[in-house]
Amino acid sequence: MKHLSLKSPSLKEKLLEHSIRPTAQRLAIADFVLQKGRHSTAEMVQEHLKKFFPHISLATIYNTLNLFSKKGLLKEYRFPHSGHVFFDNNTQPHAHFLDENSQEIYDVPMEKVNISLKNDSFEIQDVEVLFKGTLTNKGGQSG
Amino acid sequence: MKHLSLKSPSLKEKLLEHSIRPTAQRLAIADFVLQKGRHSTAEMVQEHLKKFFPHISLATIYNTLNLFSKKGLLKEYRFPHSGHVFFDNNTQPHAHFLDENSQEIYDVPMEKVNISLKNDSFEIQDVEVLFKGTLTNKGGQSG
DNA sequence: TTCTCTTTTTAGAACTATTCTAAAATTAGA
DNA sequence: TCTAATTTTAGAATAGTTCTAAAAAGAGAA
Ligand SMILES: [Mn+2]
Ligand SMILES: [Mn+2]
Ligand SMILES: [Zn+2]
Ligand SMILES: [Zn+2]
Repeated sequence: MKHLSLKSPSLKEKLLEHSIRPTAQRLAIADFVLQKGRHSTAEMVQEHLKKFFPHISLATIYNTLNLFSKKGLLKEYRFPHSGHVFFDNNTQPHAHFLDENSQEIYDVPMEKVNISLKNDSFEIQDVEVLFKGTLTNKGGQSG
Repeated sequence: MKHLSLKSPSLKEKLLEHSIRPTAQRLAIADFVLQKGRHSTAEMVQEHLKKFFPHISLATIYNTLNLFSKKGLLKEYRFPHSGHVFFDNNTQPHAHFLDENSQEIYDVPMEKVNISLKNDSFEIQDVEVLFKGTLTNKGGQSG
């Protein structure tokens, strides 16, 4: 059984693999957005980080989230219920479900979604699918 | 063959049917967003209206677009490529196609889209589908 | 018509989310 | 160490939208 402190080095290595200097701020943001959060906004990052970096600048948070997106560690989404940009650590193609009660976003793997388009005038490169509704009693998240 | 000036009365009647007082500003906005434009932003409305109402307030434009949405004449959308809210005069369920060259939004009727979800934990009330890509040479719009 | 009350419009302030700026701090590495 | 490049920061700036409160317009009663 491996020691838990291995987690931290591997995060640093992940940043280095993507040519991102692993500064203290970036590691703290990465720990949250890549490992804890799934669909994080800058505000959520700031809220979570305030116990570790009470003076971190919002500019740093945005710089870092945008850098991670450019490097392929995150993917940006805008959802219809909020003006915030969401940064998704799932960079694979997948759909989303928005629970209209909690406003929570859940991942829906593409294997569970069947979508096709009868079409002759568009060349499709990407599809974004958002299901909206409510969680049933089971209420599980998948992804 | 009916006289063309019938178009204007019918717009006024449409507003009245939805309990919206047909003021001059609202009629001008309605003429654009309900008849000319398909996916209009406040900015597009302002740009189009400036020859008729060079001093119309942005507050009036937003008030009116939001009122029309509340009354069911328009439906609000946010798309991933822009921070603007788009007001769609097609209030029926349908999908969208975003041309990544022109940033233009096209309607895709649901009859052309086949979508289903293998799922046991969500109760789906609505689905938003956005196809992204480029127009082929034919490049027709449908809706 | 005029009076009165309500609704609508307006200019500009305020607000929210994000980006920019330029100076200070940190870092890498010669 | 020294130096140059990178990163972080606070605060200003920007973009899109909503709010405020006063002026204008409209509807209906008298
Ligand atoms: Mn917020
Ligand atoms: Mn704009
Ligand atoms: Zn996701
Ligand atoms: Zn549409």
